Amino acid sequence: MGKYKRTHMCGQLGLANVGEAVSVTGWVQRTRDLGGLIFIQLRDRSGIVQAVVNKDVTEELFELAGKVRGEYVLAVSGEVIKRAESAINPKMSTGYIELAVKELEVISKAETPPIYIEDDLNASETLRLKYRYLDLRRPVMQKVFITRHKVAKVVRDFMDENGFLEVETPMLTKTTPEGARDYLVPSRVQPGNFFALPQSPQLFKQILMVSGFDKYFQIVKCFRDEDLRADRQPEFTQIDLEMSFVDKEDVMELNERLLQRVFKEVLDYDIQLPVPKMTYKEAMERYGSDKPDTRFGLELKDIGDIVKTSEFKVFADTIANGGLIKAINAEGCSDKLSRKEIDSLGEFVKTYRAKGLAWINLSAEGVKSPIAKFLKEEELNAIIDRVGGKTGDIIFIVADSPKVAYDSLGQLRLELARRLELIDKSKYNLLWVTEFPLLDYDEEENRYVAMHHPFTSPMDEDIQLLDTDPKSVRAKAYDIVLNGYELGGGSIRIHNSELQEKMFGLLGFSKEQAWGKFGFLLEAFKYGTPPHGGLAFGLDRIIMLLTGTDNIKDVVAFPKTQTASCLMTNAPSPADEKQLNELNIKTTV
RNA sequence: GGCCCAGUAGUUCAGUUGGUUAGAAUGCCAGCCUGUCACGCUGGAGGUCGACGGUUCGAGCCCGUUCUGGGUCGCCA
Repeated sequence: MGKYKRTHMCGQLGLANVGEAVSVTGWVQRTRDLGGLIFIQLRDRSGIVQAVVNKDVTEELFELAGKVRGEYVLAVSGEVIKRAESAINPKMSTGYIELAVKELEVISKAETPPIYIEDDLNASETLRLKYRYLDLRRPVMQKVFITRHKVAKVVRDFMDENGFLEVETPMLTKTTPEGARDYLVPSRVQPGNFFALPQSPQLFKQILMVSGFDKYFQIVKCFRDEDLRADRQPEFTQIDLEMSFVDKEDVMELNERLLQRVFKEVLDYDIQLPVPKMTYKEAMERYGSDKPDTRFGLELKDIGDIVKTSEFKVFADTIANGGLIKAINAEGCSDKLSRKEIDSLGEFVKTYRAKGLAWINLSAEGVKSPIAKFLKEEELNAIIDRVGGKTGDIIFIVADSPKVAYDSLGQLRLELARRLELIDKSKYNLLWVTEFPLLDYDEEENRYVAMHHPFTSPMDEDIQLLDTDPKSVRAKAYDIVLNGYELGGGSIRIHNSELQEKMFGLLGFSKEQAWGKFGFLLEAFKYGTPPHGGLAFGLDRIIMLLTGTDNIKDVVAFPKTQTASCLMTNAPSPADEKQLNELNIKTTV
């Protein structure tokens, strides 16, 4: 740095400093040259302060100040002076004072930046990502990463106070079957062999329980080579934890206290404990989602029993084929949604594979519905009665396979809430979703797959059903949901080898296959395994919720685009011939 | 892999039915200006209309392909 040692941060200066000689450093936000008087707004992480250069000080200083441009890095020394009454700017936190410059050093010049360093910029995301270092200078972005730092600190403090140890697990690990695609890393010293970057530290943390660490946590990067979304990055951060000698209530109790602490210290928001619990079954039936947003109503109602013998074939056939008929009553929407908008909602549910969206408009002029003519009057009345319909409401109905009916109406529920602005944005509704199914049937592979992962324990009262009715077995698994976002999930794991083998059997693995895939874990389990369970939070999603963005790129310092590339570094890029030869790799593109 | 949207000065955008020299705002450069804080005034520079191909007397505009970015479904145990 230059000859002037910094004494204060820009944003800290105020009336208390009036009369002091200070030195500040930072980037030039803006200059205003009035001819005989030059104002320079200087910005650092703490805020912006106005420096003023008067022609009367020295000619050299004034000439130098006139050459200063935006984003130059300066060191400025002078006296803090109180602004005249008429010159006060109440919009700036430092607007009651200014710095009368005595000395000025241009530490570094800057080219004209391609994006403005301002909070309300509307530059394209492409440019922001290419010039991420400039984008990150914006105060809103700096605030996000201050929040992110705070959350990580609160988590570490809390975990430490509760007896947890942070242990690092490897980034170069073994590729795991089932689950997402792995990012692979070639081994040079073992030609033809590959490491995988971890999708999660799952198996290592379970082994740490075998090792007697008792309570483990880690704030850790995880990698999944799947297609991106607005809320999904190929590398992301988990708050990962595991505990020994606990049942699911212990894990849930600890984690809701953790979240309570984070919300208190970061947002000064009070979360009431205990967090409400809802079974998976109830969540699906009432909200069509395993991560329901409970800040508003619009709940789903089942009308299958009313229309299962209906002459309307669409409904009767759906029930006969094991499907569901679900309805939402959009209260008071009759005069809020035009016919065109209703049709667009029909297109909307098709995104989720629904074949169609039936509706009954209970308008003031009478019942309008394309399906009314197929229904008997008592069927129509029973439907209206079931959903509590009254004049002015519109009832939306989907008849489809259970998955499609839940999915499409669950999403329609969210879409209606957005369009009708039913969501109270000041609320943070936490919810535990529990009793997830242990298994999910994969139609393509014609076998059961683990809904959570193969080491998730079934509920004690359902173990007997493993032989007779695997599909209805519930797991000791739990997700924590906030405003419709899955913040984290976990489970109690299997620590009994007979049960574990039965589980592998259900998943269609032979003993040999299971040992081939997970041998190191099964081997470890032979040497004394405590009952254990844990949970992992998506840190990025927590930060999104805390900072009020729905774009994960806003909470990651150097994020990837939809094609998983970094616009700043241009990664990924081709490797040169020498590197590939050393790794014994040939590419075919 | 499917569907949808966008790409024009440094930046954000406009650009009519396909028609002469592609505009605005802002930023940038220069000059003037001692209380600005979105400073003001005057002047100036700044364009491979994402790329390639086609239709046409003529394409920013129409057609095809492709690239890049965004959203989403599948996918993400």
